[in-house]
Amino acid sequence: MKDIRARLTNLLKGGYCTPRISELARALNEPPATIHYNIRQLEKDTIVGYKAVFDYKNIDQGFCTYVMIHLMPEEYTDPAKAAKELAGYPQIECVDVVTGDWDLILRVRTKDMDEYYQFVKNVLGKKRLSRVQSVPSMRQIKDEFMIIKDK
Amino acid sequence: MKDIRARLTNLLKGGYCTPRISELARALNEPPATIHYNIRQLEKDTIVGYKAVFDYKNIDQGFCTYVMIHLMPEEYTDPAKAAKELAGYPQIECVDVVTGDWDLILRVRTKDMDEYYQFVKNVLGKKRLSRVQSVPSMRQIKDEFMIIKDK
DNA sequence: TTAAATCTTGAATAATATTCAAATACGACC
DNA sequence: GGTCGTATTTGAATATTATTCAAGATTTAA
Repeated sequence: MKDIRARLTNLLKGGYCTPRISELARALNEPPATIHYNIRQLEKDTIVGYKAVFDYKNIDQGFCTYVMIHLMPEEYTDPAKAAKELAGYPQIECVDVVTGDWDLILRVRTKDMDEYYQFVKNVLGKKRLSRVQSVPSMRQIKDEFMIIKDK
Repeated sequence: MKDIRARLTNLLKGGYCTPRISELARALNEPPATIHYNIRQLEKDTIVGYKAVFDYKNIDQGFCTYVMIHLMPEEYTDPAKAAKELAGYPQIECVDVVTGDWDLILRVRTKDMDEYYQFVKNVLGKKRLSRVQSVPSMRQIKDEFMIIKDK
């Protein structure tokens, strides 16, 4: 047993997938070469990538938290800079720059609250943030445009 | 010109993609047959599907808004019910039930602010919500675990 | 109207997924 | 530890699919 599954899910989270050209060709009733050409064009500016969508409870990322962030005044002139730093962390699903009550909104996925605590301590705690408010999701109803079936 | 691109993006939003087995095999240094077997196992309970991730600006969904919702007191006993109703709308990417300052958090995608206004008026305006606060994303840095390259 | 750029397509080729059967590893039970 | 049933790994054969390319069609810009 080499535990290939865990290594696979890691890669599939952010890539290592590809469109099914022949199936698209069948669905749209166009030749595969045409589909191929058009997908390559889309990939230049419209398609960011291809990925697997998971039942995140099964891959130790079932705990989802919205994080509202207030930057320090000196960071505030370039919120995208702080945002890009955060974007590198694998626990972080989304990073948006907003305005109003907060400067950034994150969506973070961890295994459970304990792991989220470690994330706050080790990642957010070391950034120059003036205030952080965590709003854990008690229940996910829809995610990535896909309705979560409850069990 | 058959406008194949628009039809392609529609299909790729929720499927018509597949893992790249040989590339996974190379990355993990395992035989393709092993990767194939393990992916089939994952698909039974862990992998929900495969999809393309877009630069949503290019497919008329570039305007992303976080929506914080306060339910009416009489709805509050079953927030998941209201959440499920909302989940049906195609503009809504995520629906989470939370607690604290708000009852629900949505993530909504429209073409622009005008279309978002229509959404607020026609969808949210017709639900029994005691308060709604919209927080538009000024800039998306990371989405669906994928870093958006800026231009 | 014309020329350049973009798009479509069939057919050949290259690459990849899939299947399958044998070998191995693992888990549960005594 | 020993045994049996189940799950996993794997190489090799086969089936399917992606990719390339060049020619023709269509669109665009002036």
